[in-house]
Amino acid sequence: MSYATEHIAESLKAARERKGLSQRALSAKAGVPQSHISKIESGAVDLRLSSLVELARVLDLELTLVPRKKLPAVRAIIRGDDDGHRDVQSARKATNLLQRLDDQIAALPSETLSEIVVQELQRRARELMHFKLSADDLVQLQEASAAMQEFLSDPRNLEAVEQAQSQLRMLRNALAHGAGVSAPSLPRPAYRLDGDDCG
Amino acid sequence: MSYATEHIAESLKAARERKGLSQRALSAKAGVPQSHISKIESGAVDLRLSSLVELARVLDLELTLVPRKKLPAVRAIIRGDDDGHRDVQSARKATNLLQRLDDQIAALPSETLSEIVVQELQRRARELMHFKLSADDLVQLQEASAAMQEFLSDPRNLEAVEQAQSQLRMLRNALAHGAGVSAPSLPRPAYRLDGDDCG
DNA sequence: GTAAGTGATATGTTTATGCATATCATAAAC
DNA sequence: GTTTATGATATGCATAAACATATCACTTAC
Repeated sequence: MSYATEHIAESLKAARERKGLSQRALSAKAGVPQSHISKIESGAVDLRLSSLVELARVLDLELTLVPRKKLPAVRAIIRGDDDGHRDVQSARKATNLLQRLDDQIAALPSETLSEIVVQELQRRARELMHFKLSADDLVQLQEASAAMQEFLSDPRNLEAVEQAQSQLRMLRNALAHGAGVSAPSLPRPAYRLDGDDCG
Repeated sequence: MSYATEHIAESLKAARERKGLSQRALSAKAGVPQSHISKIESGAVDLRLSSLVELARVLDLELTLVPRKKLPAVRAIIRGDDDGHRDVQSARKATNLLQRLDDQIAALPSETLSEIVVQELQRRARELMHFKLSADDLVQLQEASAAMQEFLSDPRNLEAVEQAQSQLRMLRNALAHGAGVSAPSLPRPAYRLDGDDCG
């Protein structure tokens, strides 16, 4: 069984336990036999899509096909670090920093820099807005912003732009490949499943 | 076959065609027989997880279990309205507006409003940061912000807060259930699949 | 014509599924 | 301690359905 499939199986089991359901209880709700749930969770079977969807539905999960490119952003959302009420301080700082960075990029002189470079910078800065940034990540951002400011005050200093550019790229890749750049910072369950509010 | 499963099947077919692959070409890459792909796309079979994952992998898609609560935000990301280079103007405005709204909420007098209400407002405002907002949506936001300001200048005016509150809620629900609040504004494919840049 | 490309259709084999039952743990009763 | 009861997860087995191999029908180009 491949990695991806057993990962799904594990997620199902984790979600079931998080909801405090026994295999039998889940079985009753989803219409899938308990015996089958057992085999699924132990990775003994390559379950069919309908079974998966049914189980997911009962567990308040939705099966979604996510473009690989968007995966980091989606993971950040799922991780659920954006509900406020936790580390609001640094979240605010991150928003401000990224906004400032975006402004700086917009103010870049078009004579000295190619359109491509500017667009890439802009894209990266905006991409980062989707992530929950740790305190360590904020330092990176501050440095990038400082480098950018340096270039703005002296447009001959192309090295500064390159520095900012590489800083943003590194930050993105670190976040994309899991956790923060220096601090692991994952002291919480993967999902939080509580009531919806669509009404 | 349930709605969810055929939706997946449709997504696979769409992704394949978007990549310009024939069933046979996809078959070669994924190791899944062409005949099987045909049946899958026509909804004739309830395919197994391993097949689905293999096909998705080749198509640069990742199968993900998304908590129902996070679905709107994830959909907004997937829809891909956040790559800059398009309607940058209003994106900037939205960011500013939401930031201002967040500030206003933070400044709310704790004597007159319950902690619950404040938290709810905060949560909604931040949630909206995940969406791409149309020009029409921006008007809604401006009104909400204006109402909030009214209350701040006269804390007896509880009605204003309620107005802002309902405005945010409506906006969220409209976005969550697809498209903008007044303008349909979906003149683009569901996904855009081009090269990744992790290196 | 045929040759190369597309997606759909048969046939046999493998395997998930569903039912019944077995095992395992924990606790209560004797 | 042994037994009995209860709630959990695991295991055999029959069968229906996914999957693999080969073939078919249809279009387009040469």
